[in-house]
Amino acid sequence: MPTDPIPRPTIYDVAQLAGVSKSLVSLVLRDAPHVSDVRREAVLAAIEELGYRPSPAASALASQRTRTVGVLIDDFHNPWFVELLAGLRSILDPAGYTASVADLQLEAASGRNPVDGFLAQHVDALVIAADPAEGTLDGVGAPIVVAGTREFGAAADAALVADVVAGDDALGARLATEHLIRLGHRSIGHLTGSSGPGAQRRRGYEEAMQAAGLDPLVFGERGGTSEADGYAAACALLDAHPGITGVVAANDVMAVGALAALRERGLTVPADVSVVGHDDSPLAAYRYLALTSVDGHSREVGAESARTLLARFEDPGMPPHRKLLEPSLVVRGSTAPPRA
Amino acid sequence: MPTDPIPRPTIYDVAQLAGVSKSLVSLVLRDAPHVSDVRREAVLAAIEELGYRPSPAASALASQRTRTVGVLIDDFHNPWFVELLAGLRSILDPAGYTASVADLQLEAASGRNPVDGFLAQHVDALVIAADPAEGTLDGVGAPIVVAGTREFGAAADAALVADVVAGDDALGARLATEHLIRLGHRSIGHLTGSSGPGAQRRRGYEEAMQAAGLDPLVFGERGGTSEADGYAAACALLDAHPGITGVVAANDVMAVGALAALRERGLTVPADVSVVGHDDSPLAAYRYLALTSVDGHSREVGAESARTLLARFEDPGMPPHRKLLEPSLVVRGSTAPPRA
DNA sequence: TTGAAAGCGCTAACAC
DNA sequence: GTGTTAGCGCTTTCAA
Repeated sequence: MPTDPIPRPTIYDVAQLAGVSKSLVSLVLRDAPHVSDVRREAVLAAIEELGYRPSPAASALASQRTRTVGVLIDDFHNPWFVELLAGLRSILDPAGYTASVADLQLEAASGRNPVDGFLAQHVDALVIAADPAEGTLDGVGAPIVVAGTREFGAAADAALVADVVAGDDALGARLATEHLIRLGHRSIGHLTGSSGPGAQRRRGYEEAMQAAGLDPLVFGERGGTSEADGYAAACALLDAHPGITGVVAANDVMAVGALAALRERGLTVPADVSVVGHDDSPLAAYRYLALTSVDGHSREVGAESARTLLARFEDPGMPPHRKLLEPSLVVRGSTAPPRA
Repeated sequence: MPTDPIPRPTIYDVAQLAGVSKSLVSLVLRDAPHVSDVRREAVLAAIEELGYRPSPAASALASQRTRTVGVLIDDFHNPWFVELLAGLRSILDPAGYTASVADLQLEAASGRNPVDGFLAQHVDALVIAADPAEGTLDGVGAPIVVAGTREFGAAADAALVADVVAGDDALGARLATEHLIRLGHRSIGHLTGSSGPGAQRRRGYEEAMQAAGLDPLVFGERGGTSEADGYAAACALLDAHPGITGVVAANDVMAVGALAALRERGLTVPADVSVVGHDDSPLAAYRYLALTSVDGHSREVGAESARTLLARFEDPGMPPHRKLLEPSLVVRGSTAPPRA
């Protein structure tokens, strides 16, 4: 027969030991301003002595808020989210908020709507770092911040009231493309995929090419953004334009897919062809790959998203906040001037 | 001035609309056995009509359990956890449990003990898929299942009562090593790192080598298990034993680090040297890397962990459950017979 | 600055 | 089978 667990001390036990009322303990916990130092000390000591932990359930029930924010990630396989999350938490934690993280792919696989899941959890706000299905964000009663460049159905987009914090993906792709142009490349292809950031990155690439008087060559428009998609798009690009000397990929994994396509054709990186990725993921930093990549500063995107949320909690009527962070290019070994 | 949100319907509203009592609604929600179909239908209809969502906070408070299990992951950068999580959720979701996921690295960075965090959340159980700091698991009042091979302080280990579900890491490394031996390799090095699985994998490698009458060559014992660590260990190995023709790495990222070290020395994979990874991560499947790797079936580890937990909820007195799943080898392009 | 008291929405005996 | 009745542990007016 299993021993019954010792019941956890409640706020009531703390109050009794400290010789004060429940309400006073509650005030100390939320470190309210008007509490005398003597009483505060006494309460803190009692909490310590009892090993008291407040019950989030009771607190949520009484206060009607969970102090939890739902974070919707696109795909746990793409480690882009790790920095985003670190940034979010660096602000949320000290403010007493908890991040509840879900992965869109995983949720979709289990056949449920992740936003609904968060709503069922009664989160106080949502951070969306994924392209959600059309309409899923309508009528959410909680503040929403969209982190990263995202694509919504046109209708939803108009109706959606949300704050937006993102890296400037178009600018990032422009930086990547201009880097190749500056190195002397003229024949540069782009590997894209259908996603919110993908569309912006493609635009940046196209702008840079046009500004330099070069023809944009875009492949993979109908595909996804995985390594396999990058490989497929690169194959199509190379078959159509074998003379290419530069490739700008919509992200790092696609760039790795391109690497395989190039090697299969006997082309060397960067001697024959230069390759640029996007996201500056850990992948790009691996010595074996050494990808030049665009850093979108996702940690700062996360932190700024959290700050925006806290500001909106303070003032729900605040006008929509939109912020684009400036990306930077990280040059590694996958780019070089074209062969003379 | 912001509009006040419409108050969410409560169980009471549902009861009223359905013309039954609160308790009956509660019974329907937990689909209890003895409810007449008529009433059940009425309640379900009312729930639907009102768009009612039960309040987890109220439910947790009243029932004294959160129906949440805390999942401690080692490092979000290592996508090993994605499959583990998918497996866990495939069982937990239908049973009405929620997984709350934390990353040991991230928590450590914010200076807090993740297990404490889970305890503060009042989770009903813990799944540990990381090497927790010594002593952190002592005196946890909730069921624990350790997923994967883990290392605990010796003292804690003795006291710790937990169920264990893991891939057989030693066997996996043995499979990898035997694969190289069978291909004809005689001079095979191992790249290890300090971690729970690392120690087991090293053991498997050593056993296979000894069984074949070969000398084990282990490097990286004092290091970590990242790409950089794999690179460093491989450099040490190659400097000490330039004639090596096979490398067994403790995981896939370390194998990628080794790839860089080999290339720097002008060695080709697999023509000059064969490389085997471990975990069969997405990395291993990238065409550009095409790593032969050991699949530890982490999805099944997750599912079995969840099943174990549910069983223990049913019967807390159940004897400790220990299960090792048999790994399998996935052969790709990074291994081949040694040059004649 | 502190205490008393009324719930928050739900579960779980227990009675009918 | 179904309803009644206490709370679960905390927050939050409102008085004192």
